[in-house]
Amino acid sequence: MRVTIADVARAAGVSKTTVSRVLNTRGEIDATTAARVREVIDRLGYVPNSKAVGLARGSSRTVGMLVPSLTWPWMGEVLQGVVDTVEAADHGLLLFTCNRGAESVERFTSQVSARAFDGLLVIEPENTLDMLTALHRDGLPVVLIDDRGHHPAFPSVGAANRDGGTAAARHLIALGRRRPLVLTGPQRFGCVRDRLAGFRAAYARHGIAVELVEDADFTERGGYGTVRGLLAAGEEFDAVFAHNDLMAIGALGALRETGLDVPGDVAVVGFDDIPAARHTEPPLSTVHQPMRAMGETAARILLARLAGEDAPTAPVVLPTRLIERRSSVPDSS
Amino acid sequence: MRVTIADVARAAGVSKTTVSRVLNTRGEIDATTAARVREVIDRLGYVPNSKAVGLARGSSRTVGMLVPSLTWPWMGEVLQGVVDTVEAADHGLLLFTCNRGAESVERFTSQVSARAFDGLLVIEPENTLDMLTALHRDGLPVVLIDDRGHHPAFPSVGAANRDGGTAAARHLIALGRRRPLVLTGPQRFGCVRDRLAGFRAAYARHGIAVELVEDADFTERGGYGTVRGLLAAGEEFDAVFAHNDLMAIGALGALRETGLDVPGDVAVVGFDDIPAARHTEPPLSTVHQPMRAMGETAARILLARLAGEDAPTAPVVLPTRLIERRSSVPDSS
DNA sequence: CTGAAAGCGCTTACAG
DNA sequence: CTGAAAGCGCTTACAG
Repeated sequence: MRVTIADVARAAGVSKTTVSRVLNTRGEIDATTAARVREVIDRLGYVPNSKAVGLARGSSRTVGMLVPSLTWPWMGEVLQGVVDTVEAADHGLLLFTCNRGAESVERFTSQVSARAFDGLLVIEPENTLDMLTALHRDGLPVVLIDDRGHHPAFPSVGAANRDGGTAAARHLIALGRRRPLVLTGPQRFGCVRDRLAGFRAAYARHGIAVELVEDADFTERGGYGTVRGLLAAGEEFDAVFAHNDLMAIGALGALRETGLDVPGDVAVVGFDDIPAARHTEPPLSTVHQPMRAMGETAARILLARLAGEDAPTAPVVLPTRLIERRSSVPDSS
Repeated sequence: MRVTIADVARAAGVSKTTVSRVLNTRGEIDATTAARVREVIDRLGYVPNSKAVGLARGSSRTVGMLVPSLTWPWMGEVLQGVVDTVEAADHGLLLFTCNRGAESVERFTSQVSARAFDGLLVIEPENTLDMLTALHRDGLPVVLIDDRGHHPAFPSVGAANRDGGTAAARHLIALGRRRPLVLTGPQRFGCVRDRLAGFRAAYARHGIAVELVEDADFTERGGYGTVRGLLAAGEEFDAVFAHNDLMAIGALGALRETGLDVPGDVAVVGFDDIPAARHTEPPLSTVHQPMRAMGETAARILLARLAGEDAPTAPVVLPTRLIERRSSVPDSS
């Protein structure tokens, strides 16, 4: 049988109340009594039952995390940042995905009602913003990671998308590229609009209007197909700025097949800095998103909120930075 | 205020016992009573408090998952398989990593003592086998994923490593490669020994003794350095079989820098089939490990065990399969 | 400084 | 078929 607080109390010759007090360092306790109780706790290897504590206290020292998918290239980084932070604060992490329609959304919300966790970290699965807003309104602390531009009613942390677009543009301008192709993600995402705006503005400052902007879908196939199509149509450009690395990789493939040299004929810059970006040929220049730091920051905000502190009212924006590789700079690493 | 079972009982004009019975479809209940109670449950949006249920029942409908790292290339696949299966069975998943020394191991084991979850899925962090064995001995159901050859005292699911090695060898033999270099992982891993044994045996069947076997460390840098060193020393080989894709990618880099053609001069085959394998130049042939299926299978075994069924006594081994790409077959996809 | 008792929100013999 | 009561293992006023 598991050892309970009653066992400890009996063995130490005190009441459960007193054991609870030394456990939670609450109220004044005689130093010798406390020492004796602690000794018994160690000897018996007593650990309070988390469900009982949670039930009595009305909280669980557990945070939930909801993600659309676990197999996205940068998801592991975010998760690692979250788990490290949450574990360091001695909380548990309950992981949810709801990528199988209404049924799984329902399952998730019922976990919320079941009070399985005290707060939620979320990378927004599509079409769940209303649900999340409702949960937040009903009192669940929520922090959004990687806001894709919906400006929710709750705290969020994101990356400097506009700056990233600007950095990519400046880099290409410095390389003398005056006719860039932009491969965007879905325009309904705020991050996409921001990346494009930053890129455009930087070029505009040099008197260049960015004309070649193609909507794509964040997939490798999409990037490949779009670039293939443009080349076949005789379109000319000396650079590609893709709104994520997957599309950039697709572009790389299309350019290679067409016999164009990268970066000689066309320089390519992606966005994200996923692991595969280092392994393409040539390795891909890209705008690095600090995914792990975003996970850590979001977790810290949520934990602070659970501890009673105020959450930031404005979105927290973490800096992006350009990583130069051979797809734009021939003699880089 | 949250709605509790008492609220439902009151509104339905029955006892909490009866509400509990319809909730758990336990015992005989009058059909009209049951219908009335259900109607009230829906109307009030009642969901049982998971901590209270867990405390009363002594179980939590939650499984734990312990991993060494969340950023390994194939970790997302395993996790996705696990989460899908666990969620479908209406259980929660509590995620732990213990990659920060003794302190984090301790934190983890205390979660076990706190009865935070009913069973554990684990990809073994180094030097935790003793701890895991102890937990299992003390009654915690444990299923190991990707056993690296320790043959633990508890159920495990792995991949057909020996077959994978054999498949790689047969492929290279069919391509006429008679002097392969094997880049192994750490020999203390059973999977490494199995992959090597399968590879050797297949070559032996063709009268060829595999002589060039280099111990490496599963890192890209390790693969790169080893191949560089061998080439500089004038070593000759017409194929590389790397025990993971990261080392294969390193080998690809070393071969390219030396001016050797892949696969013309040297064919390269990796192991794992990580996402980046499709994006190297040339794309990497590799032995695919069914990571998602391994996660699903392990989760299914654990859930069955929690439901009272027997767990398999022998390790469950899932098939691997060779994926041919251009690093070994010039005109493949 | 310490303890008896009530309460957190459920489930489960036990009795009818 | 149904309910009163005890129990799961804690915490927390309240009283001393």
